[in-house]
Amino acid sequence: MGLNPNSAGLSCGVKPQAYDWWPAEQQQYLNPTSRGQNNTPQTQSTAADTSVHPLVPLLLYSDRHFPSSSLYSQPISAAAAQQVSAQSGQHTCYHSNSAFSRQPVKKPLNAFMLYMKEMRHKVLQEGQERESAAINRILGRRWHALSHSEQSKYYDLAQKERLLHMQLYPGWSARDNYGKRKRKQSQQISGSTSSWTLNAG
DNA sequence: CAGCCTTTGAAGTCA
DNA sequence: TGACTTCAAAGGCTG
Repeated sequence: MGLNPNSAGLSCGVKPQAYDWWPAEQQQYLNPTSRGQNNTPQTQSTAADTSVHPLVPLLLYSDRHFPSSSLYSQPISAAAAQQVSAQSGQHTCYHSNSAFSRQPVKKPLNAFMLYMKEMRHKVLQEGQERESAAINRILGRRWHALSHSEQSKYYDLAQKERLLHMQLYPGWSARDNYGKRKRKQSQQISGSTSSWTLNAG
């Protein structure tokens, strides 16, 4: 499945024709098996086309694209993804989910965020740290220790994330959420001494 | 219970 | 255009 238009994840309200706008050079990102390192154009579908990139479930079942309470946000394994695929017809995607549509659209995750999301539980299992701040420090060091090829997996996935986000939320801009936190802060201290208040734009 | 901490990367803002 | 700022995730901790 992956980002194949016929896959379970994007078949949810997204027609295959919707990918026609995608630039030819970006089409590779629709195919989980042909990543950035491989510049060989795939003009014919192969058996490998149907394989699942191990990281794709992180993207497709992100709780930013589907409600946190939704089945779509739960599975992280390819096996679970297949289970969702089988049941996808019974679930409405975010387009028709009025409850979810009221939730603010968040920024797509960057490569490091995707890496953290995948590796956090491993650090937790190791029992070194429990606090997120400490775990993030560890993952930051591990991120730098990764090889370029390892990191490229996450950069590629992050690009898919951005492309999918663009299609799911056309016209959305990070500007929509920009400064919200600081504005909320400044609202709480409005009228009081705010010389330290950061300019939110 | 809202916000901080802590990381990297993407994207927004401003001079 | 470069420098700076904010937000994305996560969850224990703090005031």
